[in-house]
This record gives sequence, C-alpha cells and structure tokens, in this order.
Amino acid sequence: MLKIYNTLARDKQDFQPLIPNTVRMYVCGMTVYDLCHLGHARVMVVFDMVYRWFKASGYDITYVRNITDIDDKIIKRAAQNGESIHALTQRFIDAMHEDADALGVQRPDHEPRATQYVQQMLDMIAKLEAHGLAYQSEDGDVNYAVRKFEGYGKLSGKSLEDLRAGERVDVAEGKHDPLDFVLWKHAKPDEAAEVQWDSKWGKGRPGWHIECSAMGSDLLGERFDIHGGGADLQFPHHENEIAQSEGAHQCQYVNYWMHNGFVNVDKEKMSKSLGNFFTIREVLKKYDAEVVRFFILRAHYRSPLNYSDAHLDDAKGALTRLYTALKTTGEVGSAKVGDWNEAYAQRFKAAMDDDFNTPEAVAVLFDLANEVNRTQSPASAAQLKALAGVLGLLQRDAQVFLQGGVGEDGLDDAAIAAQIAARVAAKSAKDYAEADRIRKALLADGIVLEDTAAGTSWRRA
RNA sequence: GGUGCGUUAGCAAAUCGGUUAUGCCCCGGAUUGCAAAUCCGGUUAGCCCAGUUCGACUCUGGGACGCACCUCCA
Repeated sequence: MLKIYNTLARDKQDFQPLIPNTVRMYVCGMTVYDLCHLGHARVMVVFDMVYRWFKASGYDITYVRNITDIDDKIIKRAAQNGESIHALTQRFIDAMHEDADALGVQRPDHEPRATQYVQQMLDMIAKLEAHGLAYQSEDGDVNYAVRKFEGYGKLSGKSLEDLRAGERVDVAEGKHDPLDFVLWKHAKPDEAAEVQWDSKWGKGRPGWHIECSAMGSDLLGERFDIHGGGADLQFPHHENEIAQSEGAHQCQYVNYWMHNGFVNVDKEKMSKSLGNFFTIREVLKKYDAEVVRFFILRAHYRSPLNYSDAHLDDAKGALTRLYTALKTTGEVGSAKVGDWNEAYAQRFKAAMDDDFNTPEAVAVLFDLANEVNRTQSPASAAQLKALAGVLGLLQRDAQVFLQGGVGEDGLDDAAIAAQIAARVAAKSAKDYAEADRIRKALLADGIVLEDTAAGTSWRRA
C-alpha cells in the first residue's frame, strides 16, 4: 500500500485514488521568463520520479504540469528585451524542455499554458462572483474575498489573524481586506495588447493563482487526487487555489497535497531574489546530467538538499560505483522489473511505497550492486538496471558513462588506446617503470587505468 | 511576533523502541608486478536536559541552535 505525506493532513496517509487504479496529478510548473535553476530541476525530477513510480505500480496516471506564460515578471522582462511576450516565453519554454530532457524528466501528459485557458479562468471568476466570493474594486481589479471562504488557511495551517500579524506588504488600494488576492488585473494604459483580454469586468489579465485552479479542473476535473509543487507554494498559492476551486465548485479540490523541499546553498534557499542560484545548464557544464538527477533522488523529496560541488562530486563517485558493477557483467539490456517478489525488488518497492523514500531505494541499489560484484550474476545485474530504471537511472551503457566526460577537451579515445597499447608492450617486456610512467601520465590527464584478466580498461576520473 | 520543519558518525543521508542502513572518506586483509576496480573486515553517530520503559537515536516534556513560510518564488 502506497503511503503519501499529505501536507493537508500533516501526516503520511494511505493513498486511495478517487477512481480505482487511476491517478490524476497536477504540479505547479515554471513561470517562463528566465532559465530554470536547480530548484526547478528538483521539482521536475521529484515529480517525474513520482510519475514513474505510479506507472511502475500499474496505475493509469494523468500528469499535468502547467506553464505560466503571462505575469508581471514576464511582461517586465519582455519590455526590457524589446521582445514580444510570446517570443520570450517560447524561448524559455524551449530551454526548459532541453534542461528537463537532459535530466531524464519525462514530459507530463499535459503542459497547459495559462494564456490558452483565459476563458476557463473567466468562467471560474464569474462563478466565484456569483457565489459572493469575488468582487470588483473601484480600480477595476477583481479580488477574492478571503473572509467569505470558510477554511481559508487549512493547508498552510495559518489563521487569518496570524497572517495579519505578520503582514509586511503594503495593502493594495481597493481591497476589502488586506488578505484578499487578485483574480483579474485590469489593463493598464501602457500595456501591450498582447497582455489584454476582454472580460465582463473590462480588459485585463488573470491573476496568478486562478491559472492553476482553472487549468487543473479543466484537464483533471473539479476534484482530483494529487497536487504538488515546491514547499514555497504552500502559501499563498496553494491556499488560494483551494479557496478558488472549492469556492467555485463547492466540492473538495484535491485529496493529497505534496510539497518538495528546497535546494539550498550554504543552508539558504536557492532563489532568484537572493541571487544564489545556479541554472541547470550551468551545472550541466560541470556535471553529467545523470549525476545531477542521482544527486536529487538520493535525498528524500521533502528534505532540504544542500548544493555544493563537493556534494555533486560525492554523487558522481557513488553513481560510478553502480555503473562499475554493471560494466563488469557486460550489457544486460534494459528490461523492466519482471518479478516484484524478488528480495531486492521487494525492498525497493517497500521503500518507494513509503512516501517515495528514494534514499532507501537507492541504498537497495547499492546492496544489489554488491551482490552483482560478488556473484557476477547476469540476473542480478539485470535486476539492478531494471530497478534503477524505475528511477530513471542507470539506463546508459556503462562504458559510455564511465568514459564520458563533461565539457572535457582532454585525450581522445585513439590517443588513450595508443598509450594503453604502449603500456601493455612495456608490461610484457617487464618494464614496469615505463608501464607505471604511462599510467601516471594518463592519470594526470584524468584517465584511470584498470588492469583486469580481460585486459586493460579505462575510465575518466 | 505567528506558524511549520529540522538537528544522526569526517562529509552526505535513511530506517528503526532492543539486531550491519547506504555512498564517499579513513584503517587492516585478500587480489594485483605495483596500482585501480572488486571482495572481506574495521574505526567514526544520534544537539542539550528531564521523563516514560527491562531497554530510547527512535516515544513524551522542556531548552538551545538552524531553516522555511507569513511578499513574487519550485
């Protein structure tokens, strides 16, 4: 039985889908005004892992990850660049897909763009207005009347009074209550036609929170199973989504809320505003994408994940051990897990069923690698590759991983082969001094030699 | 100020009321011409205080420290 930590309940709960054997999952995606950083990588990889685990467990899952392609930052950035909104967002959507692909993140079933769902958003705002939960203020904005929605704060565990006490932001004109949030922003005179839509409240554009509510219900229904996103979205974004969706549809919105932890730098949250972020492509210049994926999955999704070169190096070494185990047994194919009752598979499954405990699942992989090294059993090697495949790991040819370099301009394969041949000759002539000299020279170039019964092989350090 | 989460060996990171986590590092042995890889074994834990218990890293209470949210944020 799969258990999921439900933020709404602050507890691990048995997962019961609304429709047997079917999962409907929505995850908040990116606002595309810039390149994705490692924090975004974590959301994508974590929920990709969740997506894969549901599939491996036999569920029919529909996964939606939205794209916010209209908001203040996008408008501002486009103006700065002298570029259209569409050109800007398309550029960063393409970049996001490249990054996601590199990290082995499967495409969600749907990637709705906010600009294509404005009508659904307007319909929803109309419903909220009809239910007395939304009002238009003098300035033209349509706001949500937070105090009219009973249960506001149930996800984040905040009471309206608490929120008020910590208020640190200037109250916008026209709101009945400082905590009310905007559903529809009236068009400003200097804004491009591209960011204006007609509505019964006048020209304008949607607020951020309404996007997800509208896209989620349109693609997955008024009530669905799982909603995920970064822990920072818990409040106010997800809290507001609940208020909107439950207010408009008069039924529960989501059964299980999942929130992933942050990527930290020096124990501080990596974020745009702090400026302490590393973009995915920046990191991929130094580290293999699979190492980055492994680095993310080796921590629990709810724990903080501290980023540093030392930790990436550590992850690389660990992943190398797994690939080394596969190398010695040769190519084993990429078959799916055949028997989930097999001992290692059982442990792996138990770990994954326990709120997606990937660190434990990875530990099983290492135990299995030890068995592979000990027994040289092709069946064990195949199992290792199959289980790792569930996490989107270890699917490349071992030799390719071990000999691959990232952004290296060192020795090419032919040069290495020539050096190895020269060393073999020296060895058979018992000229060990020369043999060791060659090995040392190669090591200085980042090439590690390993003599085996079958001959000398090499890998990059 | 309010709310929530966390504090595990040199580093990273899980589980668990009593039995080897796991990876990297380190030490010893096997193997090797020597290494590397691999195998076998070992060293290094549970922020502090009190309580519950036959027994607590694991439960309860208090404290310290750290982080996050309360503003856009994955």
